Amino acid sequence: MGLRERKKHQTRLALIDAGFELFLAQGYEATTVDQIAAAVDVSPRTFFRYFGSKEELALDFTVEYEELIGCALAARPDDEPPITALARAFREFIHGMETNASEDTERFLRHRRVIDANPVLLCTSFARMADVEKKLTTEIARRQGIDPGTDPRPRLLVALIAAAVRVGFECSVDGDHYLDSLVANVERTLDLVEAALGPGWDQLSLGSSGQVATKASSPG
Amino acid sequence: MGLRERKKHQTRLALIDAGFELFLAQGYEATTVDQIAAAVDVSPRTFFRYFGSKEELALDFTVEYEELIGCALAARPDDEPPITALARAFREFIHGMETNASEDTERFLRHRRVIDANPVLLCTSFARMADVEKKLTTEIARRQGIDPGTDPRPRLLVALIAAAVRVGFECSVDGDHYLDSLVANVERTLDLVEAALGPGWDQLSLGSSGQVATKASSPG
DNA sequence: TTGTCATCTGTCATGGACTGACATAAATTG
DNA sequence: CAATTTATGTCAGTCCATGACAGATGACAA
Repeated sequence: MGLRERKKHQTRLALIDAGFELFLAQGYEATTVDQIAAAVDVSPRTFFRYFGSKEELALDFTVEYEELIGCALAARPDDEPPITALARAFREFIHGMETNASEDTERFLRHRRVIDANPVLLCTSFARMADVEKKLTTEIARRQGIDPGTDPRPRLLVALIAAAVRVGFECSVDGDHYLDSLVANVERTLDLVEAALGPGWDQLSLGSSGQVATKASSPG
Repeated sequence: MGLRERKKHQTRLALIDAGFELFLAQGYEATTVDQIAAAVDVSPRTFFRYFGSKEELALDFTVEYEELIGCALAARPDDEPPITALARAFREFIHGMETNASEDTERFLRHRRVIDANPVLLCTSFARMADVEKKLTTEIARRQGIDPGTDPRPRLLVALIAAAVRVGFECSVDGDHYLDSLVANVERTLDLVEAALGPGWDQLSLGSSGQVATKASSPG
């Protein structure tokens, strides 16, 4: 790796560090791109050559996390039931946060703190989750030999498990033991959804892809 | 209602109509606030006196919809099981779109088309859904006599049903029979989640709010 | 009708996010 | 070292959004 590339990488990290430091100190909105650029001693224009927007910097690490989840699912054995595979993939992802190098954990926590403090960032990270769900859906559908274009079941299953994880995140409040509480809460919501979904869903999955038996579907 | 108030209401609607017309014609991003203001013959500054942002105009109607869902749930009888109450509330909301005056339906469809075409708007409307979920959670928790602060089950249930509805929306593609396909798809995903969740969840709901029996929770 | 008051509106100035164009400085390569 | 590639800085400009102020307009009472 040449000097040029090293410098670029270095500048990129410096921008991220300066950005998060400022975000945590004075808030995301209150921090201007000019401030971040000044802290790293580059021109504001250069900032936008590294990150398409201020938001992109704030959400930079989510890209890694998104990939991790996909990999975690891909690593599950092919013959594992979809619910189990998904739930365990998410569990492993969450536990990965714990067992990582403490530097990564620090980064993760800073990241969460900044995002949680800002509705716009939070909303965008949700939107990204929708993309992740699409990828997971593809994988689940592949395992089941189902066409996700016509049969909504893989998509629905992924959405349900992801919703449980999200609730687990939401239940965790910032504090000294944030990571512990996060892990515990996600475990809990995943337990709940697995226990609740398990029997009924497995039954649905056995049927063909056609119309499902509607029960009590007439409202009012 | 005085002349002043009528004029205001009129200007507001004119801005909305002009805005959506331009959004549909040339896209949301490509449409500037100045253009919308010019189309209604008001100053750009005045635009921001009616809407806090361009986005607020684009998402204006969602406020109504959000309220409708809350009302639909509140209207369900108190002794109805939570899953049923939630599912039927959403069903009624969706069917309300069908039975509404055709003008409202037109507006709804335009609205959907603009939002679906823009990732940022789509993401923000999701984020708003999170707020709706909070309100629904409060209502469900009240019905069950549960404290939503310590017990994640009401929150989880709402998140699961809402996820099903969202998948129903996602499965529906724009076209001549968008509304029909939307209704059918949401019905379908709600059927699925009700059928899958029904037995298992009811069992969970019978237990006390304490730790749920974990099954197969050791990953790997 | 008239005069007062509240409110809506336009104009102006400003700041922050972001982009295109161009020139300069630096690294890479031969 | 020279030539090429690439990163960076500077500059100008657009768009979104907001505060301040003044003028226009509807509301209302005398």
